[in-house]
Amino acid sequence: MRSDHELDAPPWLRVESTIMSTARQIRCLYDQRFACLDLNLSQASLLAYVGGFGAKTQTTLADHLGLGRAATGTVIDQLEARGLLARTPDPSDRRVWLITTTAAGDKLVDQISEIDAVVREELRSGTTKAECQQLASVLVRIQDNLSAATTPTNTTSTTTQN
Amino acid sequence: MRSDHELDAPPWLRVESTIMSTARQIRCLYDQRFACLDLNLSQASLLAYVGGFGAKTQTTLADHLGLGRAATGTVIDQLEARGLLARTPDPSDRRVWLITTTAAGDKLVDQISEIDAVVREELRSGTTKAECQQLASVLVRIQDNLSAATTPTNTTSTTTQN
DNA sequence: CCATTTTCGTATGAGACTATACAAACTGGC
DNA sequence: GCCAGTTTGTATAGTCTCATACGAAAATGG
Repeated sequence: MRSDHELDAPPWLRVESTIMSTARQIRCLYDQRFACLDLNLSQASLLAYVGGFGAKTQTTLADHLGLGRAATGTVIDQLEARGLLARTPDPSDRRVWLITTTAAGDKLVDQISEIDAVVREELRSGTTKAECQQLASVLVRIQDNLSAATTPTNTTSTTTQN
Repeated sequence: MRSDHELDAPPWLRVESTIMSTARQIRCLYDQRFACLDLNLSQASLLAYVGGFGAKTQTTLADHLGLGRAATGTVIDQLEARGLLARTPDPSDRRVWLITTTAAGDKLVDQISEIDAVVREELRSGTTKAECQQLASVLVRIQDNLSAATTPTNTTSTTTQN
């Protein structure tokens, strides 16, 4: 099926294109599963992150989610408009909003966690825990190479490029 | 700094988000390296594919590149406008264009291959061949799970046929 | 205390891709 | 030949994200 063409694909982007098409499919699957909550993956991730880690500034959230500050702002806008998140002014820094979940948001966080657990379970069927860990470790090494190879386009934040 | 935050990230999308952020970085790096040819990754992939496999229809290309037909068409538009590809009418089907590389396109294909070889070399530094193969094999297994888990919203054409 | 620099959040424009709808063309049955 | 059904490429609108630029506020350094 779809996953075949990466293998019969040209030498060019073989393993790399496998990673990328896998990522696309993962995003697609999560979007599909979160659709019943009327959320996409970015929204769900952000909501879950805030639910789990509490009040954070938008810039902090952007860094941890691998999103730009602007994109993070619009995601928060959407979730705030639906009453799932709230912006509270930071008493110590008047530029900053502290993002927290509302009661309605907390309920969704639970559902997100459930869905995520199910999806992860499905994806790992047929792979051992050791394989998963090894996968992650090799990926991280590749990421290090990527960071070293990527000219620092600049993302002006401490966590370098995303 | 760098890509640590996927590991200290919440349980939610741990390995999965590592895959996705890796994919994002890969795309970013390739885009950067192909920028000197004034190509992005999609354009380079398509050009290289046509250069290696010769005349193909747009739908065939779309399937093999994991792009929609519409997006494929616009990429071809761009490359055609720069004289790197040519559209030739298919004598046996008047709806269809056969896509071929021009002389100028062939030159670029060589450069793309070189760049790709360099990038792949860089990414794999520090990883053994066995690790790469295992990485790919686990990813493919995950992709199979993904295909099974994704409700067949429809993913471009009859997926099974090559 | 004041000037400069940095950081935060937002607005805007752009790019890449998807989904959908469409006309033209092919296919097959009658 | 004629008519439904399918396929090809294109046009359109919409989504998601980034890069850039900006004002406001804070930090820094005299």
